[in-house]
Amino acid sequence: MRRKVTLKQIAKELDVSISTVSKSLKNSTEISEDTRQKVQAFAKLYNYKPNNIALSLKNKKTKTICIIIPEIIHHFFATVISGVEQVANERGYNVLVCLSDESFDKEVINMEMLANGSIDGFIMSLSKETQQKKDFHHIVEVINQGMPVVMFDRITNEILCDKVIIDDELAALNATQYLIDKGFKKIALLTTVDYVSVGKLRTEGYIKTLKNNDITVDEKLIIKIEDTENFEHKIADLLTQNSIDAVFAVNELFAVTVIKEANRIGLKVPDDISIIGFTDGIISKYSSPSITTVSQNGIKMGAKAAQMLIERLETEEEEDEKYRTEVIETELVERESTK
Amino acid sequence: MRRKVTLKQIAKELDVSISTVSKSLKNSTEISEDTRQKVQAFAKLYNYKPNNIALSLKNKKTKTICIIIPEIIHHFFATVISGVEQVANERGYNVLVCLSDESFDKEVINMEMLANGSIDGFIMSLSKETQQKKDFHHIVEVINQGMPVVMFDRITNEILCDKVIIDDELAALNATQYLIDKGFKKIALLTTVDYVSVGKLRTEGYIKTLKNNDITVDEKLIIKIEDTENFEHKIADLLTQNSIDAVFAVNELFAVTVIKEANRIGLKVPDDISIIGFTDGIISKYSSPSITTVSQNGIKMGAKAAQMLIERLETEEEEDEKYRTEVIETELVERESTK
DNA sequence: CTGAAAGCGCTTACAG
DNA sequence: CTGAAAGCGCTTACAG
Repeated sequence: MRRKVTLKQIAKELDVSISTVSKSLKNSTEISEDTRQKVQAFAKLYNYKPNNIALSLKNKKTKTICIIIPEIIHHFFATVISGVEQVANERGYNVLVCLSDESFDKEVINMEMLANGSIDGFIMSLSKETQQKKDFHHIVEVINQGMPVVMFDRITNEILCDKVIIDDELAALNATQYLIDKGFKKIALLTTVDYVSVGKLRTEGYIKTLKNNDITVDEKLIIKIEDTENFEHKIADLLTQNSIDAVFAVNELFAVTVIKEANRIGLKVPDDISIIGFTDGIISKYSSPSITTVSQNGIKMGAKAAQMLIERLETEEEEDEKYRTEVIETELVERESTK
Repeated sequence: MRRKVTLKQIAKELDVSISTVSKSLKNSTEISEDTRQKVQAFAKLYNYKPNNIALSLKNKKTKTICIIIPEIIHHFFATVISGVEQVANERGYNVLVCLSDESFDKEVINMEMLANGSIDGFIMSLSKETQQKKDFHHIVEVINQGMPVVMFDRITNEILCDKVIIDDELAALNATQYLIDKGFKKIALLTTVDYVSVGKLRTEGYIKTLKNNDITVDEKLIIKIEDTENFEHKIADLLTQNSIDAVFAVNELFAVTVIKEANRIGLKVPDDISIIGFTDGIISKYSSPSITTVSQNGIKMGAKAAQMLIERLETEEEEDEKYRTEVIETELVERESTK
């Protein structure tokens, strides 16, 4: 077992100073060709690599960014990580992944722990609990310390920082309009409880569209789901007690569950009922029938967020630079669950 | 914007030495009650938190572990990350996630970059390309430097280190036997190319089981798939040209594709054909029909791997301690795709 | 051309 | 009880 070699050891071995070794390895012209060669050869032989931690301490930057997400099991978030990784690696950054598990406390602990020099900046999507409490002090604090934060997807307007979102309302509007254009009148909505920012916006898009088309909004057709609960029966009730034409679901889990429940009670998708989901994940793609859905390009969102963060890290800190909110385009991916 | 406060600043402000501040904050009895109080109050007021990087440099440990996986989009790997996070966080470690994208070069770069002090140890699953090349020098090197590595799932016997696996052959054997016990005779296998270690083992389990039951192995019923290719037509051919009773697929993507292709050519699952998959992911769960599958508990694998790594990091480095290979139990989850 | 010194932010053995 | 010094591994302005 050969431990890592340091400048000090090389210096000792070669009987020169640490400074000389350091400069030689950087190929500084300050040092004689001869010495440089000697040092470099030796360093190569011993496979010298500078200690990153020492560099971080010296440079006051770690070349590491952290992404905090509520859940990794949600395919969308996994997708975002992938996008972040891509551009981070390209630009020489490492990515630390933290899961808040939808918990406010875990989110706070993670941020406080890492804000002490471990990383250069955050990319984050709020946990549900944080959205519910509306307590963002931990984020404000980090930003006040001069550490940049980029929020994506589940954001809040109460924090000033860079953001990457989709236009949730517009996307919902387009999806709903699509169903209306197909001639459907009784369109149900499966959505989250209102404190989830993106769920609320999608709900608003749905309602607006009905109104735009002079369709009365029927509260019985709007089901708000806490996704910790068992919601199968709610969907079954919805399907049996109303003669619904179509369902718009704000995530793919809800959408696929509609298919399952419809199958169970003998309704055929899309013959008897059409379904549109949200998030173009693997469930939507591989379900039978596959699900028409609003694509929410996680890779693109992650890549954009990383790019914004790194740019902020690498430009001179001119405070005058305004925060930006980037809106990523969505599109409706037509598949088998609508007709 | 309030920058982070350091010991030095507190010392200056309070007109004491840095040592005194440091000791006071650690509540050392070496320091007078009075001074301690004063320093602690001041530190609290200014929200002092020690700089992690400085601590890392001093302690020669970063309290960060890195997990290198081939892909995050595979639900199984996302699941493993989740397991690693859980135990790592419990024990005060952060988790750096690196994606090799199935590329040998990316795997090497990631490891070399991080082995220089940035992290304390690795948890990894080999990229396909690495398995194909059988070049493990980067891993050997890291281990020789005294940095512990725990491999999981896609491992190699050429490296001596701690490992977490499932018994792929046994799991495949059980799945195949299950189909035979149902009375099926013509059982096809959808598997990966042989250089993928787990795929090969599962193939072996299948073949052994047929032989155990005196069923002739028909090479036409064994389809080896490079998963970069379009394999739908291969499956369609398999289904149309042979009157198959059942299919055993070594991952859930292959399994769900069988359902789709079967549907397309008018075969009903499970009435006309039964299917067993591998990896208990969301596709298997939400597919219609849902897929009977070999569960491969990613959370447990991740948790175990993290636990082994941290134990090795925290026990005195007695080299005599032997490397262990932990085998995680699998089970067959019966669902709708078999009958 | 080479090296001693200071510094990044911390800890701790040692001296007073 | 307090503080100066050395050290973790590096860089760089400065002196010689």
